[in-house]
Formats: sequence, structure tokens, C-alpha cells
Amino acid sequence: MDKYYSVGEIAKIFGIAPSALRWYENEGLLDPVSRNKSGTRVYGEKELRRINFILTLRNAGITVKEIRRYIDLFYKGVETIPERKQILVSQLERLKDEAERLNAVIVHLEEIINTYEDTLMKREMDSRSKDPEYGKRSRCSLGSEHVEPDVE
Amino acid sequence: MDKYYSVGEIAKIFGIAPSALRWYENEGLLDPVSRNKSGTRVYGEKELRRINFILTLRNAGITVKEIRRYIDLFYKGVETIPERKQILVSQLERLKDEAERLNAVIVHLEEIINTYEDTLMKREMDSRSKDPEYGKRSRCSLGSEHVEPDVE
DNA sequence: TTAATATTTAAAGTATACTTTAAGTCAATA
DNA sequence: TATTGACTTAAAGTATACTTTAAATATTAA
Repeated sequence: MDKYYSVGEIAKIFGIAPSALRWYENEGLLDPVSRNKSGTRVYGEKELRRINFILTLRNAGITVKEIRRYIDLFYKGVETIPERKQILVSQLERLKDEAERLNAVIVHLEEIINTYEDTLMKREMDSRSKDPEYGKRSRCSLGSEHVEPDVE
Repeated sequence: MDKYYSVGEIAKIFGIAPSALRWYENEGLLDPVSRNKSGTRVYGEKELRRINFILTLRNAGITVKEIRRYIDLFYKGVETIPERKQILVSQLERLKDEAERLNAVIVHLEEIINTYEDTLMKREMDSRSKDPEYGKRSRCSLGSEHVEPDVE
């Protein structure tokens, strides 16, 4: 009924390295994976789901340490559901903060890039200037190039 | 006219460690800072602006290595403006990608958290059940708890 | 039989951006 | 004078999440 997979197959399915899968197991994110008679790991549907869940949390920026904590809580039973949920909620808040910060940084960087656009345009116009050294001189010092008004 | 600062003062102004400032200098992000007769560093307005610029780029996720590259280009003159701009534009693209990814992750995490909400609600209702062991049993295995439809 | 391929382990290595440590100098204060 | 606090240096340490290495075993194909 169930399909079984080697680490190489699992690695391909999820696009990660076999060594990462062994490492997750070592770190207690995966229960010890059963072996065939020659000692190589055999992954089943249960492992597929678990790995998928691990990668979902990793993708959400949750650390391996916190995932281990989550899994330890899981094995303690349903009374740990609120704490497990809290791990996810905390990370959600961090992600939202980070998303806001990112958006502000994007706007800021766009502004800086626009001043570059201005400088390039000026050069374009200045290239018709009669001074042969014009445009070879630095027009401003690095750092004042994009002065922040809130330095102090 | 100009004000001068010690590394401790600069560190406080920008909210970073003095050691970080020395390290930036070591890494070539800051030109060698001038010293007073007893050998301690003296920072002026030029350094303030440069440090501010460095921290702006760091905040935008640009690596120290790339900032050094940027600064090296700056000293090569105005003909490096397009390449300097490209460094910023590339990072902007990366940031936009990351922002999109973040938003998707946020939605995903919210979904997962909502299934928790459901579980907690169910427990609330089930607590009136007559089975005294009810609610102490695990209701699902970790990993299938939040199954992803796109496992394979 | 030989060779290639995949697996196993434990341990060491990698990258980044700093921080910490240790040992010493200097100027001002008690 | 002695102590305090801030500074100096080079070098080593830290955290995270893996990856790489080395040496060995097992399976499969030629």
C-alpha cells in the first residue's frame, strides 16, 4: 500500500541534500528512521509528511531549535497545543514586523537609486560641456552622496 | 567648526558596538580613521556620513563584501556609477522577491494557526464529553496535522 | 570480477558578521 | 598615588544550518 523511499529519493522530492535529512534526524526533528536489512534508511508516508512540515516551518524562518521544541511539545500531548500554537504565532508576528521593515527598506533603496538616475542624467547633459575634464571629477564624497537627515 | 567624536560616542549615536566600528575600518568600509596624539580614533562629519551610509546598506541586507566592492568602485571615479547603481538595483530586486515570499509565508502560517484555533474550539466543546480520557489522546500525528497538498 | 553508485558514520569544515578576550596604554579623578 | 574608564591590538570565539570529508559497506550492471 505505502510507498517507500531512500534518502536520495526524499532529497530529490524536497529539493534538499541527503545530508540535511540525516542531520534533521540527528537533531531530533525526525524520529529515527527505520532501516532495511542492509542498514539504509527507508522513509514512508509518515516521514514525508513530517519532512514537509519541517520544511514549512523552516521556510517560515523558524529555527531548528524551535522546531525541535515544537516536536517535543507535540509528543507531550494535546495539553501543549496552546504552547505549540504560541510558537507559530510568535513567528507570525516576527514575520509581519520583518515584512513591514522590508517594505520601508525597499522604498528607501528606491529613493537612493533614483538619485543615481539623476546623476546619470546630469552626466548625459554635461557630456556636451566644453570642459574636457568635466565629468571625470567626483561630484560628491561617498556618504554625503545619499545623506540621511536623521544622522543624529 | 566640525564636531569630533570618539568610537564610544559614535557607537552610541548609531546604536552599534565600538568593536563593529573598528571592524568596519579593518574591512575597508571606512577609510583609516585619524587619531589624536595618544592614538585613539577621532571621527568627524565625514565618518558620520560614511557610517550612516554603511548602516543604510547593511540594513538593506547588502553584505559587507558588497559594500566594500561599492566603496572600491566609488574611489575609481564617476565611470563606475552604473556598476555601483547595479549593486543597489540587484539588492532591490532581491528584497522585492523576499517581500513577496514573506507575504506568502505569512498567509500560509496564518492558515496553519487557524487550524489550531479549530482544534482548540473542538477541545472546548469536547470537554463536556463523558469519556474521562477524552482530550488526553493525541488526535492526529505530527506532520499530518497540517498536511500540505503539494508533497510530491 | 570489476566498477560504479548509493548508502553509512563521526567529525571537521563553511559562511557571515560581528563579539569577546587578553594584555596593555592613557588621561582624568579621588 | 591609585584607581577608574575608555581606548588600543591581534586573535580567537560565537551562532546557525548545514555541507564536506574520509573510510567503509552494500547493491547493481557490465
